[in-house]
Amino acid sequence: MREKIKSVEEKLEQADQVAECLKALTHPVRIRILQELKNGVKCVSELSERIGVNQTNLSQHLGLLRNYGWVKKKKRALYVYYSLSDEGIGIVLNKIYEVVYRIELK
Amino acid sequence: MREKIKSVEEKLEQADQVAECLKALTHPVRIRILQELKNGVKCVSELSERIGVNQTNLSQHLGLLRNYGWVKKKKRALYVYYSLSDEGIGIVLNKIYEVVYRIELK
DNA sequence: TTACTATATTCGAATATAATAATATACGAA
DNA sequence: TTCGTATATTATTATATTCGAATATAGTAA
Repeated sequence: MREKIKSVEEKLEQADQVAECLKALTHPVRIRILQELKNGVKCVSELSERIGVNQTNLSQHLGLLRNYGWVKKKKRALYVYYSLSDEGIGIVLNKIYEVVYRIELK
Repeated sequence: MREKIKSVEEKLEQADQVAECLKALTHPVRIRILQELKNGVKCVSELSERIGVNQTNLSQHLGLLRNYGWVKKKKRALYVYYSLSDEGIGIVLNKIYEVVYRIELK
């Protein structure tokens, strides 16, 4: 099957979607959230303690990650449990660290 | 060899470095630049035409990518040629697209 | 030297993002 | 019902990012 040939504008538009989605990653707290969730489901208060940020701020970051599709939540009684929305996310994160550390050393 | 156990603060700090570095990716023009460079070295005017942004703006984005270590440049006569600074960048980008498209569909 | 071309830098206005405080909601227990 | 706890939302203010216009620099050619 042949790939559709994209115009300059279409390519930029598509890049915009990717860039938007990546914005979710560019904050230390959100990186930490994903790292923690890589190791399994966690509720908000658990994350708050492990990451060291207050609940209000954490909730905002969680909301953003959810809007962009990186995490999903499940409410059970008083607690809200968050987890990665896709298996592949952990793998991408690892790849990203690998490259980022390498280019930071250069 | 045992990994050093990091404190909450140290983890956040390290996450901050990653987040900073990833900021370079969160702009459609910069995504496009990296896509183009994945296919080989290009000079500024070539990139400008392919991506569809003016020279001033492109130069700014290239400078940012270079500061963060994603690309390197080599001047030859009037032209400045840019290329990816690390082999792994193309691979990470592909992985990122894979996941981003999948989570956008959810 | 002057003229021309390719690229980079600087500055300001517009816009986006972040942190905190205050408030709201949702649920369980009593 | 009321109280207490977990989480979310909103408003405000501070800070960062973006773009384009103007200007600067660096190289080539005449």
